Amino acid sequence: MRIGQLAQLVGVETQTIRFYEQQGLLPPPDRQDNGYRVYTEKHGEGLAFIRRCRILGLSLAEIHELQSYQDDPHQPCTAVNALLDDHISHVRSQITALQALEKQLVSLRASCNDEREVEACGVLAGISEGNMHQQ
Amino acid sequence: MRIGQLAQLVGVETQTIRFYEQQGLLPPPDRQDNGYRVYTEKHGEGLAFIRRCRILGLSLAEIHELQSYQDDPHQPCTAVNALLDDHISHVRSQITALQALEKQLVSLRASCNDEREVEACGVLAGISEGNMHQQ
DNA sequence: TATTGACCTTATAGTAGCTTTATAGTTTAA
DNA sequence: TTAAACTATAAAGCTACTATAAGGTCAATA
Repeated sequence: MRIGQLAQLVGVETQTIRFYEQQGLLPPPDRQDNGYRVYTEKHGEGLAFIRRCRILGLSLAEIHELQSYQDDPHQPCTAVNALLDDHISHVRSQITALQALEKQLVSLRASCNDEREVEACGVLAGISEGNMHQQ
Repeated sequence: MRIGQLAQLVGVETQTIRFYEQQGLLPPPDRQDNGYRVYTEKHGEGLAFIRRCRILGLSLAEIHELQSYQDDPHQPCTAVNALLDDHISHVRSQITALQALEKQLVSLRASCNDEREVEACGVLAGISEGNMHQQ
């Protein structure tokens, strides 16, 4: 299987696959005589794992960490769970921050209708005067 | 006022001020004979505006756009409000996505306790098997 | 006077996670 | 045979800074 087929199979760009290889997330595959990369099913699974982690918002460093656990399957999985717990609390604090931000933006938006000149725009005035009740 | 004083006044790093100048967000200030930048109160206001926009999550490009409206104060402020509306809906969709993600992560986490080996870890198995009910 | 320290200058690189571009060699179908 | 589609590498671009390097300026101190 060549890189384009693998890319299509998993739904990523070929460059992304090379990028993961370069970052040490995918093992370097064998090469044909012409230098083309040849992938096995294992690579497909590895790549799919990476993509699912990315969809879950894990960083490449965190994925790397998970892979190192996979390479040593007889240790307790406490660390895996801890990584996920950390990530969950990270996501939660992002949500909280964004909700506070949304409130701020909505109240700023409420300070203007569309029927003014820029000079008198409530939104611009609000930002300029710093009427920004912090979180 | 020199760059260090301005930086302290507004609460940013000196490099950030030079960066904004380079990006065209702050007008280039006059220079002393020795080449040091000299800032006025106007610059302080401009920088504070930028920072407040950043705190609201606006991109430098969006800030640039707002500045162009400020430079032409007699047009209607519809575009300003539209920019903010776009930003609000962007923030909202981020929140929605993160909430869906949180759900997914929590259910994944629930599939394992800490008392297993990595080999049997429910979290890793969940990711590997792709039991990821998409949004 | 010499030097120390705090400040300023520019230019360059690093961060995350790719994407884009440039340049070039290879394979395959018409 | 020639063009399309694929592959390769290397390097730059994206965002919004932050950090580092190497050096010039200035005031106070020993």
